[in-house]
Amino acid sequence: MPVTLKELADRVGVHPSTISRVANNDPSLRISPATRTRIESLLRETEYRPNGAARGLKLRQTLALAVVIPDVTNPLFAALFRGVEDGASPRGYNVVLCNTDGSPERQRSHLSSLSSGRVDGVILASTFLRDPSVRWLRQQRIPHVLVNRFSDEGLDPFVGSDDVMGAKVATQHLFDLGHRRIAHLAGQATVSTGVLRRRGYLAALAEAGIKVDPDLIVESGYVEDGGVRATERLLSMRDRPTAIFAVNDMAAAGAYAAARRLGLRIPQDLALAGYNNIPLASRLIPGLTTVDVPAHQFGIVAAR
Amino acid sequence: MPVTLKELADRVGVHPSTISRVANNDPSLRISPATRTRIESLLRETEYRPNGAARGLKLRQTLALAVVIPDVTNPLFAALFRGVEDGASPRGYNVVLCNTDGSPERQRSHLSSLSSGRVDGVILASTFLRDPSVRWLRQQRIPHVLVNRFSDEGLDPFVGSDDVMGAKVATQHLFDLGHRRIAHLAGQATVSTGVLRRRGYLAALAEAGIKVDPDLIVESGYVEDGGVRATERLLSMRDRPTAIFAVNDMAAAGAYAAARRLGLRIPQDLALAGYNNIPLASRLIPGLTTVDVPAHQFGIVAAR
DNA sequence: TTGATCTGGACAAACGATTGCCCTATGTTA
DNA sequence: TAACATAGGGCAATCGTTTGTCCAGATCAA
Repeated sequence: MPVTLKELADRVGVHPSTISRVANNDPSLRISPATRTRIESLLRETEYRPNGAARGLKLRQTLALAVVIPDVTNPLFAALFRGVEDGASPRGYNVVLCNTDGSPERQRSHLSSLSSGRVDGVILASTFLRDPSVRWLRQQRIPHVLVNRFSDEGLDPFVGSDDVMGAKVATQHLFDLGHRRIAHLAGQATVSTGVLRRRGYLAALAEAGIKVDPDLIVESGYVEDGGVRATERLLSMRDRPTAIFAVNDMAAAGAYAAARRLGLRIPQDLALAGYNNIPLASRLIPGLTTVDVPAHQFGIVAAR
Repeated sequence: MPVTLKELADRVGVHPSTISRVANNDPSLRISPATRTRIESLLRETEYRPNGAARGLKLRQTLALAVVIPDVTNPLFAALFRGVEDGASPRGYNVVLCNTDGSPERQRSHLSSLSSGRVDGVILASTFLRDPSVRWLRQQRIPHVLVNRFSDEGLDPFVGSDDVMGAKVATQHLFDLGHRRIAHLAGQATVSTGVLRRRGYLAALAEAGIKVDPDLIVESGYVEDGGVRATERLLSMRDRPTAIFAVNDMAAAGAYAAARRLGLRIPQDLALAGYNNIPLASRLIPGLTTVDVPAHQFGIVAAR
């Protein structure tokens, strides 16, 4: 059990408040050098740390942040978390991590368990376009930042990048490589990145004068399995695409695995473009083009 | 700002303690059904949540756990974290995540910021064989569980698997494929998994009657970059190995990237075996053999 | 009518740290 | 020597919950 102010005070023979002022370097404290030294050495010797709960109760701040994401298993979010931690740790903050698996209920339940002053703020990267949770955060006046994905009203602080532009550039790149039948593994229509990247894909096709084939747009979601299934569907078409732009690298990895199982060579037989530039994927998938998202920076920025 | 017991009490016209007892379903409370109903509906209406700091102060428990790992960016640890969260969340616990990047100082600093009752327990997966931090946890009487890696004295609760056996099986597998020059990308000698997996590798060689070539054992550490560099060294040898057993899948991924850059085909020209069975790696590296580590289960178990 | 018992809650003391205000003893100045 | 200042800390309220104890009024039995 950790040592308390009172115990230290008894040992030095002063009042607890005096110890507290010394520990916090209160400039309004006038104290004899002798006493100060005694207290300071005792503080060091006992490795005194103020009790977090008591401190939080009095000061109304917990020195904790929460990061809410779909899944740390996705390296994009892992990198994002690292960014937040790197921004928060030096300031003495701890970071609580919550995974929602894309489920609004899990998101809701995590947030409600975080309310009641368990954290000083929330960094949310799992939002949907229309998201009651975000409204709730606003109502509860819980400081929050949206990252990567944003939510409808656009009233909340947001850090992210230009998804339309990124998707457009990636698709154009495939076009420049000579591809004309370019498919899209799409994200859900309920998520901003899904909508915007699809929009970028369509914009690139339009600019290139390619007519959109609706069959070439298949919803894969953001996970490997979805990428595998969507790609299997695409590759079983009579007139299969020669290139695929995936909404993110996880889906692209799924596409890679599915294509290889069919004996296709990447990128000769099927070119792939992804999104996020996650390390493993870009190292392991030959010729994968990917749009870099500085998730780590997002995290640092979001933590302020 | 959240609602407090006192405010609710004023609105119902009872004492705060009564509200508290109703909220906590205190069986020792005798109360008229009418009052109880009024309080309950008010609790629901206001979405009352007891203040975490105050509750923690009084009850001496924070409903928070910490997970300390080298790096979430490594999918093994991401999976481990998910396991912990899945075990802890249903019990109302939040989970703080700390990355150490393999640095004892960062580990130390994280732990000390966690002391002072910020968490009820620590799950530690970044230990070294001789680790002062572990002793410190013991002295501070902070409940803790070691995961995946253990620490010297063996006095601490530990959940993990048989690293010697796993490494031996993986190496034997390469042998059974016909390989005789099998290299090892080794972990640090300061980490239990590094030592044990190397031991398993040596045991397999001994059993197969292969003389150990010290040059074939190169320390790569547990990250991609290390795997790349170590493999480059191995492949530049006059008598290069035909197979590599890597201490984990990240190093194996590095080996894969390095080998491909040199134009080698995997697994024809160079066979790879890894450890941990992380999803992206096993999907993306053709023919990668890997030892499955049920990190998710570890996490659930560690959270009790 | 007098205890005794029961109902339905009220009271207040923690938990540990923070902080505005107050107090006492010793100089200092006029 | 009286008035004042300064040095060096002490006091106590407060943050929001929890819980062991206490209490006033109503009911009941004798």
